[in-house]
Amino acid sequence: MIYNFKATEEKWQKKWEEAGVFNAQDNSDKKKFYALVEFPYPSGAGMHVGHIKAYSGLEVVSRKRRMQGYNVLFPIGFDAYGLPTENYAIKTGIHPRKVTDTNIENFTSQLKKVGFSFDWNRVVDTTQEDYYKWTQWIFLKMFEHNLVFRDKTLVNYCPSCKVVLSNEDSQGGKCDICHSDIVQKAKDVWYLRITEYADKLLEGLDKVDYLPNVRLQQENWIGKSTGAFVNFTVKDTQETLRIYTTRPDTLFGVTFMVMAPEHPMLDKYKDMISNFNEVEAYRTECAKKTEFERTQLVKEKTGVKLAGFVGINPVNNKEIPIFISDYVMMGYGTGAIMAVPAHDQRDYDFAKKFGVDIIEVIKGGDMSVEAYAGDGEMVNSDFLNGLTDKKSSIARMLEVLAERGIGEKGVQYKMKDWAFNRQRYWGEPIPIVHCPECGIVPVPYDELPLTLPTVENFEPGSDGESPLVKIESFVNCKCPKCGKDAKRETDTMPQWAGSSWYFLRYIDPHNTECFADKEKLSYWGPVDWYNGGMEHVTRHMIYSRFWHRFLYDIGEVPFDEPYAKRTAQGLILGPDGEKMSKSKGNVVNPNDVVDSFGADVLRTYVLFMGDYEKAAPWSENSVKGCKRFIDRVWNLQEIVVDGDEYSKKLETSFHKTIKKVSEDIENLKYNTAIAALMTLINEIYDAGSITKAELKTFVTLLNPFAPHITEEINSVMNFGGMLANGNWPEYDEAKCVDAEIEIAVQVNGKLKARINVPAEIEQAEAIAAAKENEAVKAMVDGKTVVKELYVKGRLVNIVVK
RNA sequence: GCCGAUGUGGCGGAAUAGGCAGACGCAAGGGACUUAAAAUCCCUCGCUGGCAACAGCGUACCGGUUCAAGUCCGGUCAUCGGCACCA
Repeated sequence: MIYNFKATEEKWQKKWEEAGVFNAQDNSDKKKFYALVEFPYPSGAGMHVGHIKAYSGLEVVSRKRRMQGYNVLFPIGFDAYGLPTENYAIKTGIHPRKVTDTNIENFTSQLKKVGFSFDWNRVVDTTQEDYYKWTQWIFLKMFEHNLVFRDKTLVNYCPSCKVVLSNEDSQGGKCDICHSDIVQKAKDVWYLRITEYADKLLEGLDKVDYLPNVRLQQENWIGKSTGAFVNFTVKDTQETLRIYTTRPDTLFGVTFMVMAPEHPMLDKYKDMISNFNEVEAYRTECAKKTEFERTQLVKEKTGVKLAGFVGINPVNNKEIPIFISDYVMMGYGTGAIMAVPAHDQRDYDFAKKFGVDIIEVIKGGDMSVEAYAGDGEMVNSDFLNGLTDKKSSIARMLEVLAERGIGEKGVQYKMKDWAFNRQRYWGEPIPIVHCPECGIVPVPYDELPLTLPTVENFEPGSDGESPLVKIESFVNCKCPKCGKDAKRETDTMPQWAGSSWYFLRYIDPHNTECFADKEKLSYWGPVDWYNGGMEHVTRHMIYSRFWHRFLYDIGEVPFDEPYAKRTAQGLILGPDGEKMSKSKGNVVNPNDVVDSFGADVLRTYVLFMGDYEKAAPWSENSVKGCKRFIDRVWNLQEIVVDGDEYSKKLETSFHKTIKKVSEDIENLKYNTAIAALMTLINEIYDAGSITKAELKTFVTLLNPFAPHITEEINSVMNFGGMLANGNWPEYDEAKCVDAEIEIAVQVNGKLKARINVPAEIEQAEAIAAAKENEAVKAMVDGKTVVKELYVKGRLVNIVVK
C-alpha cells in the first residue's frame, strides 16, 4: 500500500482550513496559550529551511496544547518594510508594493504547503495602512512623552546604501545590509530615548523565563556599570571637569586626565590652551577615523598634552596634566577620565608613551611591567591606607567624596539612544511637520495614518536624502498648529519599528478604533512562549521590550513584560557544514523537500536532525531516513488488529513513550521525542501487531510532528473526529515500568554481568541474585567483600579485596 | 582582552539527579526477495588483539575526588558565539 503524500497533504490542509480548527477564539473560557514565532521578512528568495525549523518548534507545542484543551493563538505575519525590497525595486523598476505583495503571496503558499497550524485570519503586514497607522500612533505617543528627540550628530553612514545606520546596524564598521565600510557624517537624527528605560529593561529580566544566554546577551547589551562621578577642577578657572570611574578607590593614583577630542570644554578654553593649534590638528585627524578604527585595540596610543590647562585632583589637590586622546569616547561617561596608570592597562600604555608618573596605590603588581588590576592592600592613599578589601575602599572613598561635595555614586550604560530615522522610501513615514514658526510639530492623531505616497522614483537623493524629498505633494503641507505653510519630515522609520509591537496586533488585528482591545489584551497577554533566532535577542527583543514597557507605563497595555518565555533555535547549515548562502550554492529550498518527500517528512526531519538549539548540517540521506519512518507509520495499518486496549506486550512501552514525548516537547527535545516514537514503532513491528487503541495513541502522539499522515490514518481507520482537535493521550506513571528489569552487576566498578530481576526487588535480594551469577562468583570467591551497593533499578556493585 | 557555551563512533546525535557510554537515525559491509534494479526485510557495525569464548583500551588533553566520572573539582588545548580603549 503506497502512501500518496501529495494528495493526502493537500486534502487535510483544505479540511483544516474549512473547519477553522486553528482559529483562536476570543471569547473562550478555556485556558489560553499564546505561541509566537518571529514573523518573516518576505524576501524575493522565498522561504528557507531555517524558517521551517524556527516555526516547527512552537508548531508542535501549539498542536499539542490544542489537544490538551487550550485555546491557542499561533499567528503569523510579515515584516515587510526594508531595504532588500527597496533595492530590488530600484533595480527592476517594479514598485515595492508590488514586490512585497508578490513575495507575501509566495511565502503564504509555501507556509501553507508545510501544514503549519497558523491562524490565517490574523495575518499582519507591517506595510499596510491599518497596521502602520498604529506604528505611527505609538511613535507620536512617545513624542508626547518626551521620548523622541532630534540631534545633529556624527552618524554611521553607509555610502553604498545611502542611509544612516544605528550602532547596532553598523557593528564592526561594516554596514549590516551591504557590508560596505561605513563612514562618519553629520546628520539630523531622530532618537528614541531608550536609555531612559535601561534600568526597567534590566529589572524586567528577573520576571521572565529566557534562556540563560539570551538573558546574558541582553544584560551585556544594556551594559550597566556602577561607579562614581568625581569633579576635578581646572587650575586658574572656576571650571569643573567631571569624570566617571568604576574605581574611585584608586583616586590617589591619578597622575593625569584624558579628555575626548570632541569634548566641548576645549573650545570654551581655547585661549588658555597655548598649543590649541596642535589640538585642532589632532581633532581633524580623529574626525577622519570611523568609530570602528578608533576602537581598534591593537594600535598605539596617540594624544596631545594641553599646555596651560591643568587639572587638580580634588582628594589631594595635586596638579596633574590633562591630555586629549581618542581612546576616550565622548559617547560614554562624561567624555573625560581620570587616569590611573598603575592600575589600568590603557592608562599605563599611555603613561609609558608620554612619560607620565605611575603611582602605585594597590599592592600586588609589578609597576615596571604592567598595570595591576587585582586586589591588595591600599598604599599611598591617605585615609584608605591599610584597607585590603576593594569593596570597603570604594565605600570609604564614596563617603569622603560626599562629605566634601566633590563626587557621588553613579551608574552608566553602554546602550545608547536609538537612532530612529532612515533616508529611505520603503518604511513608515515619520509623522512630524517642520514649521518655520512653531518648529517641530507632531501630526495630529486623527490624521493618521500618514500615508506613504505612491511614487515612481524611489532612488535616494545624492546626499543620502530620502526619496520623499522629491515628492512635493507630500512634503508641502500646512502646520497643524498655526496653519501656515510647512514641510513634512521626509525620513522614514527603521525596519525595527513595525516588529516592535506586532505581537500586540495579532491579538486584535482588525480593530479600527485602537491597536488592540484592552479586554483581549488582558486575556491573551503576555506571549507565553516566543521562539526565534539568537541574532534577534539584542536588537529586536530589546527594542520591542522597550516599546511594550512604554505602552504599559502609559496604561495602554495591561502587562509589563511582553514575552514570558524565550527560546532560540540553532541554524541549519548547508550539507557542507557551512552557513547556507546563495553565493556558496548550498541553500536547501523547502519546496523541493515537500515536493519529493512530503511536508510531514520535512517537518519531522528539521526537528529530528539534532539538538534544536544547536546548529546542524543538512543531510539528504537523513531526510530519507525520516521518509522511511513515515512510510513505516503508514504500513502499521497492515498489522492492525481489533482491540480497544493496549496489548500486554506493548502496554509499558506505550505508557513510557507517552510520558517521554509529552515531556520532551516541553523541553525543546524534539529529536529525542521522535527517536522515542521510532523506538516504539520498532517494538510494534517486533511484536507483529498493533491494536486499534494502540494505533490511535501512536498517531495522536505523532500528529504534532506529522499531522497529515496521522489525520489520514485516523480517518481511514474510522477512529472518529479530527486529530487536530482530538485529545492528547494520558499515561499512568505506575505502568511506565516493566515488571522485570535488567540490571548491571559490577565487581570493583567494572561491568561483569547483566541479570534479570523483578523491578521492585530489595537491596539484599538484588545483591544475592548478583552473587548467583557465574561470572560474578568467579570474581568474588576467595576474596573479602568490602562493600556492596545497589542502585535501585540500575546496578549492583560488589567491592572486593 | 573580558563574558558565555561546546568538545562523545565514519557522520547527526542519545545518556534522569555521579550508576550498563554510543539510544534513535544516517553511512558502510553481508544476506533474503527480484530476470534485474528500486523499494522492502534480516544480520554486523567504537578501537585493538583473537577463529572464538574473551581480554585490553575508549567521551579533546593532564591530574584529582569516588565503590563508580561523558557527568563533579583543578589545570591545559581547541572550536563557536557575544561584548570590546565602556574608564
